[in-house]
Amino acid sequence: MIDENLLQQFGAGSITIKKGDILFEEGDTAKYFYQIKSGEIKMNNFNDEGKEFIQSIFTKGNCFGEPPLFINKPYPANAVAITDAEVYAIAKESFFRLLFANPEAHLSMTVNLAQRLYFKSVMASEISSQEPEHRILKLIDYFKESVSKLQPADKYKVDLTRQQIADLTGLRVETVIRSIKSLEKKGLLIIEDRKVYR
Amino acid sequence: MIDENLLQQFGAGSITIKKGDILFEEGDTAKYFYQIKSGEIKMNNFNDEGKEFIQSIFTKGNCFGEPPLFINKPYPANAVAITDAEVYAIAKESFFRLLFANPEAHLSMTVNLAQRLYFKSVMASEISSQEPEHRILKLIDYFKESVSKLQPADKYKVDLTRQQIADLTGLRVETVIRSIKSLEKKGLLIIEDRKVYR
DNA sequence: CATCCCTTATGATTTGGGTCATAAAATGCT
DNA sequence: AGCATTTTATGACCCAAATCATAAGGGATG
Repeated sequence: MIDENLLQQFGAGSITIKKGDILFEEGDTAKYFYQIKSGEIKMNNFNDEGKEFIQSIFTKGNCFGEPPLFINKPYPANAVAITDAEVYAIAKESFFRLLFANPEAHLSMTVNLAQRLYFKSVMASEISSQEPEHRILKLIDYFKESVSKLQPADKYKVDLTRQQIADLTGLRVETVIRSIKSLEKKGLLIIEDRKVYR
Repeated sequence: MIDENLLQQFGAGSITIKKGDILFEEGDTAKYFYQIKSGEIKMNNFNDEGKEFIQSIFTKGNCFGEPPLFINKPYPANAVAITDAEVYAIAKESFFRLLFANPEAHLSMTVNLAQRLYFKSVMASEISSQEPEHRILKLIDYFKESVSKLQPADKYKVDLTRQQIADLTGLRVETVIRSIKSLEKKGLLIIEDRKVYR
């Protein structure tokens, strides 16, 4: 989201993490601004029974974990590498200096937060009050449109496992598998060689 | 969130709405920045079966409905007055001029978005994967801490109806009533004269 | 103050998604 | 190639929350 040169100019370092590594944990104090250079990071929580909930999945170019920087609260979730990844990290103070010196960068941060709040709003109403099939479709459509920047007419290959869809929607794997089957029967998506297309 | 004088200086008008009035609807194009002068506004959705989901409740001093201004998307929810209310409204363009001319105002907007994103994150994981009692307690604690700015030791009177709690957590009134009863038995909150305290 | 509607309340019944068990196919690792 | 792990898959059963019904208390309004 923020120009790489600008990040480096303000002293950003680069961190290399392996698949499965934890960048920060729920409850930690936020000290750095992070932006992905390569790879994928997810933010998640585990409830009392150990069930995972994925807040979001971030890919190349995305920044994540900023809200706590602005409001002085601990992280509400963990950040875990889904694949090997490289991440820019810049100290909180430098980050704020960067924002004040670059109004456009600040605006793009604001736009980014607005974007994510928008997504959370849409998913919140889905998760709370819709049937599984509806939730799953909405999630897939969000990924198709906002993550992959595709048009409704394009054919989109869902790059999420059934388990990940379950963890993103708060459902169980079995329910996701059955719902996806049912959605295929209704012609709302296609399963080819176990892969889901929409 | 934004100084009233500043808003007026950039040409903000004032809108008077009555309890139950709709300020904007899901799908509408965002043209104004809104901030509450007095009264309460809720943002909500209705699912296919007509069940309400309350995204948030906003009170004096809060602004709301900005994300769509930044990302050029239609409103993801409706804005409805819970009580009679007065609201500042400032045209999108004037609002952006205000932000660029006042970096501190821009920062406070960013902080506000961060705050709301934080809340949505916490509630998302709650709603998706916890039992009713847990969800309700988390919501009450959020209102106590973030809306009323009280300390854990203070006695907080929950100013939400059982129905509102249901619509904020995605549960049914009956379930909320029964859960609150059960929470009282466990000593986690107090019911006095039908009012809930925590 | 009579009426209406909202809120709180409680019991009975239903049901959809969770849970458990089991397994085959695919993928990753050494 | 061989083994472990993950992913997809399906059937049987269960249970908590939704649904349905019904009602009493409280607040607002003309």
